Amino acid sequence: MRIGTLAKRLGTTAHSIRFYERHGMLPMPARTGNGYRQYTEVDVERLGLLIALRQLDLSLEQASELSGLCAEGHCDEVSLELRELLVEKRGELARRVLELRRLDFRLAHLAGELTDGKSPRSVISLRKEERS
Amino acid sequence: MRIGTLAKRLGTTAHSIRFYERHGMLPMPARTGNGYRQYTEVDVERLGLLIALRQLDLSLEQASELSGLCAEGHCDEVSLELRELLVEKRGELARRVLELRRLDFRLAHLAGELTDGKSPRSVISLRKEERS
DNA sequence: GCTTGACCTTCGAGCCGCTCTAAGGTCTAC
DNA sequence: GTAGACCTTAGAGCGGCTCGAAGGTCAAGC
Repeated sequence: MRIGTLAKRLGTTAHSIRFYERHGMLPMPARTGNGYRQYTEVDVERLGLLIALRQLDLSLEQASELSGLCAEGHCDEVSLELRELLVEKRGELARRVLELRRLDFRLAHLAGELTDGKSPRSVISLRKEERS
Repeated sequence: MRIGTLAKRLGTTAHSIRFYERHGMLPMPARTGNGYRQYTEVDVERLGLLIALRQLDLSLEQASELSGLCAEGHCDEVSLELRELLVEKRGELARRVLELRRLDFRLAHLAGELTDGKSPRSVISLRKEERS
């Protein structure tokens, strides 16, 4: 199948697929006589896994590495590594949620203070960096 | 004062200040004879507000617009507009938290399924886009 | 045989908000 | 006269696409 079909089947775009290929995250596919990229079901599987992993919020690098490994028959290792990544990721998500909630708290407070025509600068203070 | 001092006072970097200037988000400051940028307390106020607004997760464009307005004496309008922006922003934060929680739920579920050596692709499904 | 329209190609810029490097100039203190 | 801290500009790089320009290829319909 050609790139547009592959894109449609996996809910992505031809642009993105070429982007992945250019950055070495997908193998270079065969070409037909006129230079069009030609894909097989194997490619569908590999790109499908890559996209699914991306949707889990893994980085493109992680996703492409794991999907590559799996395509080369090391799916078992991938499962193991993915389990670890998921644990890490959940920790990260928890931290992000906490941050967003703190910001929300601050915004709510601020909206109250702003009501009576004070200058913004007097109301909004600069945070000194609060690192993890 | 010079750019390094300004940066330190506001907890940012000279690089970032030049970046803001290049992109028209800060006025071009006076220069000393040797070409060094020269800043005043007015600049401290303006950049301080810009940074504070950024820390509220406003876009750089919004932050620079509001800090510019305020520096030109329209702080009252800024307060009004900011209040509206904060409401919007809180809605956005709520949506983001919800998304993160949904993802977390998915990861937790997935980690369970992955335990017994199944192929990742059989466990992880592709989400069809779930738009706002 | 000509046109239309859908597909494909490559190359390269643009998005956001910085962050950093390279390659140099300038100033102060010793 | 030199070390070290500061400053200057121009430009690349990050992640992860997204889009546009400018053109080639193909099948269907007239």
